[in-house]
Amino acid sequence: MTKRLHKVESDFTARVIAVVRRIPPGRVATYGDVAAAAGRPRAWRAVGTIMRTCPAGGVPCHRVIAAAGRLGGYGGNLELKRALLRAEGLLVGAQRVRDFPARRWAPALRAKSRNTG
DNA sequence: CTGCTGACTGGTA
DNA sequence: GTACCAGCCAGCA
Repeated sequence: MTKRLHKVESDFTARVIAVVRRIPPGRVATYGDVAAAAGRPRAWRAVGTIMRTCPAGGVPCHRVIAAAGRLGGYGGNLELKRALLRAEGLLVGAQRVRDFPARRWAPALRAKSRNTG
């Protein structure tokens, strides 16, 4: 357990991917939430970098959006991101997701909370 | 190893 | 709601 210090970066990346994979369809999470769930609430900046490279396949990186329900980016295929989110039942506006607070998936809140439904 | 960039966030004006 | 500044972390040249 002492060498963890050397694997944090690698672990963090894997952790982020694991969290993103846990995001259920029809739900979305912000970079901050994913980073916090990964163990680095201040690493949302890195989360974006990880999403961009997407080292692992089968990762719904399109479910990861910016704060305030903004889409953020999708490597130049932002249009695709909107389509994917809308395909999952999300209401995506011109600049941000509709009813974002309700669609927001909170991995850290799942301790004792209950979602809206 | 050093420096810049980026799929970002929060606070203040 | 919009605009500007400062902070944080990982990837690439």
